[in-house]
Amino acid sequence: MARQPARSVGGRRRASHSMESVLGEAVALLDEAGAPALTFRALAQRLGGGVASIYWYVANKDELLDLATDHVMGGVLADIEKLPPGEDAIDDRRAMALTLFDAVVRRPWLGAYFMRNTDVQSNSLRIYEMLGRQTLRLDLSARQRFHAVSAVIGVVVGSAVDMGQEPPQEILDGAVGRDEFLGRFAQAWRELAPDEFPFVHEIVDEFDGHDDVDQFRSALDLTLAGLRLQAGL
Amino acid sequence: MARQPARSVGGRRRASHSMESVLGEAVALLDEAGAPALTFRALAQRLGGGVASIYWYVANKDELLDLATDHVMGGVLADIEKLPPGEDAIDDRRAMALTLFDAVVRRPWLGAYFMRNTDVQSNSLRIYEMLGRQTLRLDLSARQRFHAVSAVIGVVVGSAVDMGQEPPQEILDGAVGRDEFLGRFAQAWRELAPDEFPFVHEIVDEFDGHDDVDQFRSALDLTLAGLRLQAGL
DNA sequence: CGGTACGATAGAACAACGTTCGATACGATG
DNA sequence: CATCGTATCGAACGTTGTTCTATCGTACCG
Repeated sequence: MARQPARSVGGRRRASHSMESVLGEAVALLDEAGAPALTFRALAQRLGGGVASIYWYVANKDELLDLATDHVMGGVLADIEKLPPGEDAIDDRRAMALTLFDAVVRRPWLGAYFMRNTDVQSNSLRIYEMLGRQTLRLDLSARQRFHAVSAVIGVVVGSAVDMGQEPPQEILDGAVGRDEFLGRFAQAWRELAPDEFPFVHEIVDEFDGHDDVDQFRSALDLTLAGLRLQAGL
Repeated sequence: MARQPARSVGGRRRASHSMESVLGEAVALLDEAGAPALTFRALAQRLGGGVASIYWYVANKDELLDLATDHVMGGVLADIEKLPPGEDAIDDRRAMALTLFDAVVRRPWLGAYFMRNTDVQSNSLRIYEMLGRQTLRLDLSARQRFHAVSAVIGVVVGSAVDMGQEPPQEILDGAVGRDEFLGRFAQAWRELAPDEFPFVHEIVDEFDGHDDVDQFRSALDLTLAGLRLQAGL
């Protein structure tokens, strides 16, 4: 696997890829300009080859996305495994979830594809296992354990999807910063009728300029507090 | 608005639409065959008109999705407003979230578009307001209130996305039931090495044939239990 | 050494999609 | 009756995922 034949010297070069390079360039494209930037033609150009060649490595675009996702999840899994085990199972889960979320925040496109197909995404399944293994240290039923992990994944994915939606593109160009983008929304909210939207007015200042990681950590801690209660700790 | 001009009798009929009918047929298309089934051409055919006519009502496909989402969210909002107010603010939030989730489970495509653009999705904003208003009855800081609502929305969206991913299509055709689909995954999990995946083996029986709503309710209750703790109840 | 099988690459074509353009019909207004 | 804004539509454009078919290069085998 991953054999690298010598390129022919004369005439038109024939590109020679490898699973590693295909996935690597795919991830690079996704990182640089988001999901819509990953097209077979753009990817082929980066690889210096033809469009159809990519189909030798992946069956279709869905599989490409799944494999690219799993590719970066390999790194995340390594980070999670590096985490020092502590005394408290729930604190360990918290650290894992934060590591996972950190990766998703850095790569907003991950949110949509993560955990979609554990058949192909074997690293995602391993992360699922790592998250769940901590619950074995708690006094819970199997069903409660199952739900506990689903809940944490739900919080990660939910927050990620909420935050990962592309600002119409202007923020990616750098033409307008994230703060300004948030401020615009906040301003629109401030102009709503106060008697019709008392809650929106209550929290608009918190929304304006808020930190995504703070928001996620709060949601996660609520879930973990509930779990701690359930485990009788 | 929504004027209905008479159709010409002779020659080729000219279709006459309305915002209501466009959104209605769009939702019907989404319900029947999922997000990929909603194309401008399919929609035009259902409306008995031309493709370009739709662009008189919506600027582009994103706006069509947003408006279609908000269209059904109108119904959800009505359901939520019909909910009888109880004594406990958190119980009321729970009922609202369940109503919301119920709608998303019935329409899996909702998960991906819900709450994407509160500019266009005014009903979604109103649901956000309704969910948040309950927190005003609790002893919390503005930031805590903000995070409390984000957390609940995160749980809803996270669970919805997790459950909303299309089974390769065979389940939509009805060729293979949901139980069998789950069972296939469960079987693959059972064949994993038990020492490498102890947690997966622990919960595979729970996963097999599990109920989505149960799973969501558990996640929601964990979050709400945490919130109750935070509010000092 | 020549032939053959197979791993790997690639150009061209296809169907489907979102979107735009220009023309055209229709009712109301003057 | 002319005019204007509303509403409609067929045809075309560019881009996308995907398939077809032909080819190259290397390893193997008689």
